[in-house]
Amino acid sequence: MSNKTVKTDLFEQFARIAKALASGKRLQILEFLAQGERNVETLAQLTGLSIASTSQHLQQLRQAGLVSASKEGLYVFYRLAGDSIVRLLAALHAVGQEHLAEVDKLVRLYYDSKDGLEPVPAKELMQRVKKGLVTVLDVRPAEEYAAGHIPGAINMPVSEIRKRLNEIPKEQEIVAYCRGPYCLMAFEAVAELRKKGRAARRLEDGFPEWRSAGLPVEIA
Amino acid sequence: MSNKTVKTDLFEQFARIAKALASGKRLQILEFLAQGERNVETLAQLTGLSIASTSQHLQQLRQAGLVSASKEGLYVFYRLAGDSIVRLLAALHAVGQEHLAEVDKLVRLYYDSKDGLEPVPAKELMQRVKKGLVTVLDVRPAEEYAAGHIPGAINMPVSEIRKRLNEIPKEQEIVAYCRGPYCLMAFEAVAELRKKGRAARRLEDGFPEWRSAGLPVEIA
DNA sequence: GTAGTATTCAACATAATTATTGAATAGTGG
DNA sequence: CCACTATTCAATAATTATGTTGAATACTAC
Repeated sequence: MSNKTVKTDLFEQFARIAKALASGKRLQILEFLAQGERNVETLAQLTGLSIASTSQHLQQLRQAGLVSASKEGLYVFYRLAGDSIVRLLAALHAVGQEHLAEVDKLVRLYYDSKDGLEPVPAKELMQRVKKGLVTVLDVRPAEEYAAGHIPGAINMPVSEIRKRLNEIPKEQEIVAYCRGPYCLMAFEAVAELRKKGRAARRLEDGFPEWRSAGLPVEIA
Repeated sequence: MSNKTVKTDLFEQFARIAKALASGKRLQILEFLAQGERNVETLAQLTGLSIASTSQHLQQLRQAGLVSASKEGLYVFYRLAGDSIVRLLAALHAVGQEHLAEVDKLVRLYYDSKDGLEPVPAKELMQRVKKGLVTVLDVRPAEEYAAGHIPGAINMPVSEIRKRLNEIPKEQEIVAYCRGPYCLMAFEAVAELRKKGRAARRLEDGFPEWRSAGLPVEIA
């Protein structure tokens, strides 16, 4: 096999991964899986696809190495195949935000309706946490929370906010965070909380940035 | 416009970017553009596509916000639209390396034929640079080199290696690096140098990792 | 075993992508 | 202004992706 052929093949392999990402529906599925593992039926409901379609999309994602599956009881549960996939999605969001005017417009339209949804800078959060002025919400999946989180943060994935709203003090501002500045889950959480009448904003960056800035981290 | 619609639209926008990446040929083009700006004809030659095809691929990349173009004299020069695109490509490579067995096989097959192409760890390079035992080659585009590089490194993009081979001392081992562990340009450089009979390896990580490890950096 | 259920498979129609060819455009250089 | 050239546009044919429906699997629970 010639060098040229091998190199072409290599790019085709990378393209295979990109092809798997090249569908709004599949990106939605990935975003939901980033919040925790899900079975086919649940994903079908969340995305509005038929079950068969959902299954087929999941096959594609699996062949591209992006998700893995395992059967537990009656259900097949799907999950992201690894952390590098979260990073890939974040990189995709970053490019979108930076280079597609439409993305910026849509994000604005959807998330920060009118008034101050400016994100909270890490320093500011730090100070207010010390004074006990805010409730910090970690909306990542439980495993990631367990591996390290902002001290005092409550772990509550977006899907659980509705049920567990009463666990959050009523009269304090809430600051939500997830994995990075382009992780949509924090946006979701803020939107959800605001819909319930709570004062909520999101942390400007995510947990990785918090950690790498040398700020305190709590484990387990 | 309902939230659901906006959110769907948002994912469609991200999918647009992924679609632009979802072709081996376009990834090749991006990889070449990562090495510096190029006109359409050059890219057509490098990829083996017809000029019209190349132009169309470039249109797609441009609509997705991944490349930008400007006319200089007779030629239209294309370049990557920003650093976030480099990071996106790196993330894609990382996922490939981690989750697709085929990628790993191909990389092995193409690059480290037979003997020790093990990468050089940063620490080891550091020591050997101090003793003047190695020639360090920075294969990134000139602009990135100017913004900071490993002390004493020679800047030489892959495309220039053939012409400028005489600038590299003959009897020393060469260590090439670029942007990160998944940046293919360092692999290319090593392959090229070895073809010319030089002893070459690549740095395990890339420059960003070198910098963030607190190792010395030279500017200009 | 049998009934029931979650998931996958297969076949189809529709729609989108790809590369090619040849023509059109726009801008340069004399 | 004219000839020339790099690039883009348009039309085509071949390939590939999408979503639907209904059937096939594989497993659970009784």
